[in-house]
Amino acid sequence: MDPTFEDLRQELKTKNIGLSHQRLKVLEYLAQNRCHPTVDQIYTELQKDIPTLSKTTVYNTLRILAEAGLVKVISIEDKECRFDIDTEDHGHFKCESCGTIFDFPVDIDSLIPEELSNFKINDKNVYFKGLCPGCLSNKKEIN
Amino acid sequence: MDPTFEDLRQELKTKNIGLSHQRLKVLEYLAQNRCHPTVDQIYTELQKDIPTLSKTTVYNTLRILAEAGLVKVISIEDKECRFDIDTEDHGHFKCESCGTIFDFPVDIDSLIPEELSNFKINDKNVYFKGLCPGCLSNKKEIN
DNA sequence: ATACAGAGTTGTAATCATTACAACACTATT
DNA sequence: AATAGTGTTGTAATGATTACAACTCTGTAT
Repeated sequence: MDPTFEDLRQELKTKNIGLSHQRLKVLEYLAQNRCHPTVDQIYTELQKDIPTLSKTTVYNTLRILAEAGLVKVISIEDKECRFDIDTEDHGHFKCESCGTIFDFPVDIDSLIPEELSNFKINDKNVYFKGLCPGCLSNKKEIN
Repeated sequence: MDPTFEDLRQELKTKNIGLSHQRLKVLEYLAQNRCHPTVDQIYTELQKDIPTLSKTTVYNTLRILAEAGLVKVISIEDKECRFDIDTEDHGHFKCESCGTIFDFPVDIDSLIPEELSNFKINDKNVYFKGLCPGCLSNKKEIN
């Protein structure tokens, strides 16, 4: 179900986005690290392969990929954005203790109320925050 | 249904939050301007009444109110936060053309999937983006 | 080959919301 | 009147993001 790296490569071509080395690497990283990384994580990791990589390039690439609909921007964090290569509708849960972001299934379309029938909806996000099971059990041990 | 300014004043007392002039003014502004204002909007408007007002005070007050659960932080914007005195569950739709944020009803609890039964959910947000009816009809006229 | 154009990359500087922090003001109590 | 505690203020720092101009790379036409 998840798109392979080759699928993504093809989709870049279809959308007339140049297949530069840097862009492919960003895409590859997102395809292989589905942990909703930040720009800084992507940059730091890819720098090991591409020592001359600029953070601006990472920003540029992510903007292009987001505009093309190949990645989804997650702004559940207050400060920095995160990026998700899974563009299917699903919810995100952020643990306020460990910071991990969990995916969960959501039938978002069933949510859309009558009131929005005259609106054009381009982007749908469901963000929850709280404590994940791991952090919950840690807390119990302490108390 | 919506809490009056007096209700809010009472709730501050209950939660042992000092009833300073500045805090009451921020609360009053939020109660009367349910347009999801930014910090800057609140600050600029209240400055007319309180010329010595500091933006830090607005930030401090909003943080205290948010921690007390009296206001909800909306981070649908990429850059600046917005604040909502309506803490009941509801969705937010942001028009990408005019920037207006619309409220809409959502039965968020019906969304919670089995997968999250072991999570403690403290905060639930549903954010949509797209075009509002007004901006849609404007576009049609142009084309 | 060489020159050229267009696309992509890089690094630095600016932007801007938010936070940190220290000094000041205000209130109530003794 | 002194003091303690709470709240406010202004300035400086922080940090993610963007703007921008110079540079590189690739392919094409001369």
